[in-house]
Amino acid sequence: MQGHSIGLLSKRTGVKVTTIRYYEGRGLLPDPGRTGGGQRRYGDAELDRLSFIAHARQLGFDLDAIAELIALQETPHAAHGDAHRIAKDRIIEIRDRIARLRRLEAELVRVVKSCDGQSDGQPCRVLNALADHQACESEH
Amino acid sequence: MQGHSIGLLSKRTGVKVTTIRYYEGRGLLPDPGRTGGGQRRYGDAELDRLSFIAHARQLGFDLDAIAELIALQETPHAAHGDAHRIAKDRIIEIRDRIARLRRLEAELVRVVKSCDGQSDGQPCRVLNALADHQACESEH
DNA sequence: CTTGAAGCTATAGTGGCTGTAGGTTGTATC
DNA sequence: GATACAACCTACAGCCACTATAGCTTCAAG
Repeated sequence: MQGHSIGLLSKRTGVKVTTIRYYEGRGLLPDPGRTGGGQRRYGDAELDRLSFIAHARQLGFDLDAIAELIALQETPHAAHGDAHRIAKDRIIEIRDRIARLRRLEAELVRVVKSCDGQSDGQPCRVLNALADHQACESEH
Repeated sequence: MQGHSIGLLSKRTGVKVTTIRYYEGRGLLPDPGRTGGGQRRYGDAELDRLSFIAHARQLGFDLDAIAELIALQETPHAAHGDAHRIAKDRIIEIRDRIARLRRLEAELVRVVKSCDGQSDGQPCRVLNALADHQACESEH
């Protein structure tokens, strides 16, 4: 039978076979056609959509956001504002995460330094520093 | 009966009651004493340990790493190297995450800009850009 | 002694998959 | 046409770190 098997889709997109079936269950991919024996066969449209999903996932969109983006693709009129909002929300989220991670990094570097050069007999200050939030210089 | 109730521990540490019980199930907290009626009663040692766990979680350590750090606290000899390794691993992980997030941010900013100022009649380039990984400037 | 907040256990759900078990189908080769 | 075997199928359990719910019991203050 013509059409791409699920394994071929997987190879083309880098998305695992089980994950493709999971996306179908989540409604991100339509029910594909089946062979007489019940195996899935896909066309190029499904391949494109799966590529879209895979790429959006790599950019960190969650499946709900991706579902929304797909819906926008289906109704191209006036999709600009919504698509931008979703993408901009994601940018804000990413910037937030970066800021928080930077604070954590600074704190941990400080913690590790606090103990460097200590002799083996004493209790480790890394452990003390972790026990004592008061000692932190920035909140996290 | 003397000792702190689970609710008091929760208030002191900011860790939810259900989460405290979950930590107990995971072996991060010992089985506490119980009242005649079966309610948990904690001493100061447990409060300290829970504070340690809470702080380490805020710093992004996973529960396995925390279990390891707790074990190091119990055997203070030669704990330096191990504690430092765990903390340094975490720093590396954080730096990695920051680097990846920065690439994502740059990519998304580019995607959003690619469509700014487009008229409403055309299909949105944000959606196109998401569909087409080839168009990306950095890998992610 | 009554009231009601706080405690208890057990179980299911979250997100985004991954892994397993146990069976069936498609295709290439003989 | 037979056979072998990779690839496919469904259904369900597990991952992490919790969170939520239901339905019950206990503690402590008034």
